[in-house]
Amino acid sequence: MDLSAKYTPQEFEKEIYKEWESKGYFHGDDKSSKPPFSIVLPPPNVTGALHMGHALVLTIQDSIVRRKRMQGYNTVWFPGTDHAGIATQMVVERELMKEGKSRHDLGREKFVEKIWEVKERHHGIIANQTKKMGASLDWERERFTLDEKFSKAVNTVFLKLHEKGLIYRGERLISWCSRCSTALSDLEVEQSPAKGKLYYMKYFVKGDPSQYVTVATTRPETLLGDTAVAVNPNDDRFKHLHGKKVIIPFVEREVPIILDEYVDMTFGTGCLKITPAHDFNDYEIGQKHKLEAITVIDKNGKMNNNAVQFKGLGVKEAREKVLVELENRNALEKIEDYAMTISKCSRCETVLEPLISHQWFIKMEGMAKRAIDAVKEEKIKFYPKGWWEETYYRWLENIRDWCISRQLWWGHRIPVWYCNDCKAYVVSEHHPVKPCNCGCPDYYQENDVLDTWFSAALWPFVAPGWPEKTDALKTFYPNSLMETGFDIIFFWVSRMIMFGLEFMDDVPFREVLYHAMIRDEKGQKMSKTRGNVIDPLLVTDKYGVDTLRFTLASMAGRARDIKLSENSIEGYSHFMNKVWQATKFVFINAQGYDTKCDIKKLKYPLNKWIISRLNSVSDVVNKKFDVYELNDVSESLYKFFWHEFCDWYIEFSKPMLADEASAGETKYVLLYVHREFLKLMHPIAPFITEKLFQENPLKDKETIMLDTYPEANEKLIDKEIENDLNTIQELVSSIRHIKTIYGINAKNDVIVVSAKYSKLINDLSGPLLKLATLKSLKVEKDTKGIDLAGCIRAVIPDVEIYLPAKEFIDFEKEKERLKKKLEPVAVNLNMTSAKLKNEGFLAKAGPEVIEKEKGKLDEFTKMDKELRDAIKMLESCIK
RNA sequence: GCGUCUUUAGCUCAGUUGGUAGAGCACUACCUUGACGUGGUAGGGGUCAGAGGUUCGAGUCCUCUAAGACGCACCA
Repeated sequence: MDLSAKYTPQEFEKEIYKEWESKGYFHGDDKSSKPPFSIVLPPPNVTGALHMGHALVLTIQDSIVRRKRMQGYNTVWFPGTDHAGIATQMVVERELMKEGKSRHDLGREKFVEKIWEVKERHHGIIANQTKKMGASLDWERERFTLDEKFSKAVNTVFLKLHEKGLIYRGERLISWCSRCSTALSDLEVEQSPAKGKLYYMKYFVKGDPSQYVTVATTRPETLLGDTAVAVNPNDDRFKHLHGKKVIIPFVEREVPIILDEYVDMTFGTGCLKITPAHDFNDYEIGQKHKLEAITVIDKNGKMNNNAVQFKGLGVKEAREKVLVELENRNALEKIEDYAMTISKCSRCETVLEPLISHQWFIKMEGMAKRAIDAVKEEKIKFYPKGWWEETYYRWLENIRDWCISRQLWWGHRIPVWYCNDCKAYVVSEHHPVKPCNCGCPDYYQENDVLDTWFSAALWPFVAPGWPEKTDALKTFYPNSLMETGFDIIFFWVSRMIMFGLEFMDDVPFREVLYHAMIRDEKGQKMSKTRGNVIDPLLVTDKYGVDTLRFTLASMAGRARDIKLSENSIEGYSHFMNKVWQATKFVFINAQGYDTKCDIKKLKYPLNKWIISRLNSVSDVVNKKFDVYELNDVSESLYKFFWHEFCDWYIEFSKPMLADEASAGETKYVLLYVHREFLKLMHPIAPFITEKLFQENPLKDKETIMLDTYPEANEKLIDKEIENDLNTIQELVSSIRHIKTIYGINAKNDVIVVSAKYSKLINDLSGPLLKLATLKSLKVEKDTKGIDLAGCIRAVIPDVEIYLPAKEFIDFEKEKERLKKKLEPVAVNLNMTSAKLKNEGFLAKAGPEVIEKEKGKLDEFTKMDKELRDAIKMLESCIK
């Protein structure tokens, strides 16, 4: 045995992981007959560094995976990284920008090459950080979304969806980020409140310059693209204008006044300018009324040819110029402040511009319906129970077609080829061999790449090998569990479900577990700009990986947020140290343990008690693990180890170790409980448990991670002895309490009166003397022969306690103390007896409840009487 | 605007099918106890956001109000 004085995790964590990995403990078997357990790691972005969110994911998933492995499942945890289209491209573009270059200076090929370099560089970092956290991932199966096989799968999916008619190319109004110069899906758009202005502009009626309509807009520059003015058909104010036309200034275009009930008569002026090319609602109205869509803003956010004299200006400058010109023409009525929301790119926060462009879409309705049914039919269960289902249904029920094309260079290039001549397209993985129908043999590939989430949605079946029919796929699909943040329920979870059902004809996973978001101690999102980031690597260097894991597990409750502070982490490091210190005690004292000891045939009640508690705790831990409530798992482990094993059992064991008769059995039990506890805690704190397990003479496997996870043995749970020991603990606490109040530090005498517990108390007199720091402990059947007036008293259920203390008893003080003790007892007594006299209660409460109340009544009555007697006696002494 | 959630000790949070409240941290007092001061022992601290209702009985179920968080939609 060679354990350092303190818990020093830095000394052994790295080595232990190396050992596990080199021995292949993380590897699952494709053809095992054991029940499978599989899960994919939500792939981190290749360029990302490990943050607390990752640490939480790794902790939760590794804990679940390790327990399953110990339970004998054929376990695989699939690792991988995601190419993360926009995010990664942005990182590299920023690097280039420092050199004053853009991606266009390099050209597509060179640029993509450069990203690969960056990817290789970062990949090692994130993989090492993941290993540092102890994650028992099956590294042999690691994948990257852009690797060859994955790309093959992506193309296959695209081809199949196209064959089924679910993929189409269309010219639509989409959200465009001019910074990233790409289209975005609805999900990548973030709304944020902004202060804007509402401009009231006059459009003059054609043929009658004395008449005009006033339209209100937040974006005057778009008037250049107006192709109608709409009013509500029921609006009397404008009835005289029905069928007339108005003239758009500058472009001098005549546009009709159209009627549409969409227009809110009560808002603004009741007149709505329609710009189909630059507003989603206007686009729809335009479609309905077959209006022309005139684009006036280009992909760089500049005014285009259709913007006459404003051509080439940025949107902002154009707006100012337009306003000046309007004023000159007396066409600007007024300007008001206005609170509005604007759409921003979720990646770079650039204000988005709705633009009409050619994009690729997937029809979602059919797939969404299947995805809804799968959850409704409980083919997938969501944890924790609650509001996730509703959110999921709502989104899928209102789903829109998914824009999957991105005008980026980093990603899966869409497997579509256009004829050089006639521009007809062919869907094909490689350059088509057959010439086009027009006779031209030459094609060029689509420039656009696919949305990152398109490939991400394939993880559950591509990770085990699809589209090949591998053994792994057979064994590990559907995955057992998907564990992820609720923020990507739409981006990822629902899409995996839709694609899984579409391509595997089965759900991708049986269960979904959502975890919370990590925030700082004030509840704010951690971000570099706020400077409130707690770096998991610094934390683990300082406190150890197990400490961080245990902290995160304790906080992984049902709440949506986890407020993390270094303070709380430090608290849990004390627990790890406690485990370390207690282990030292066990090992130092366990020399010469009884090697033939049988846990089922123990002699000593205290040993039976701790074994019973161990099994009770195993039961709770397993039940909580089954429903993924890791906070309860870690809380149970913490309480058991510290406040039962250390505070009571180890203290009890000291006199038992000193007694030759009980020493052998006690030493064995110490080692046994220690070993079983380590196994129970191993999934959450893998390193410290392995380190200490290796030193335990009772270790029965070469590694704790392949030992069996403890299950509760009902036969070893003894509720009676657990209750008895509760009383013993109360007895000790009561004596200590009195001694504290009276400042009695020395050993003293105590007499207890108890019919029920006299034998047990006699049996345990050794440990009791030690724990309560007593000189002697007498057990009597009644109070005859006790000088009651000279004693300080305490009462607990079924036990009366007397401390002879004639020389320093303070009757006044003692009376006050007992009165204070009496208060809650009397309140409880009144309440319970009132309850039991209440006819309504007797008639309607269940029989067990009534029995329980009767038991309480007895207990409170006795205690009440004892205390009142004692007080009376003190009063007589005072006189 | 629609929907979901939260509100319990100074702080962070538990509280199972309704039986008048728990933990950790923090706080106070005492303890150099041969595993551990990253410790031990004993304490103090809550009209469970507010109002009303159902019930014999409500932190727990229902309604409303207030504050906060999130999602969706609208935004001329």
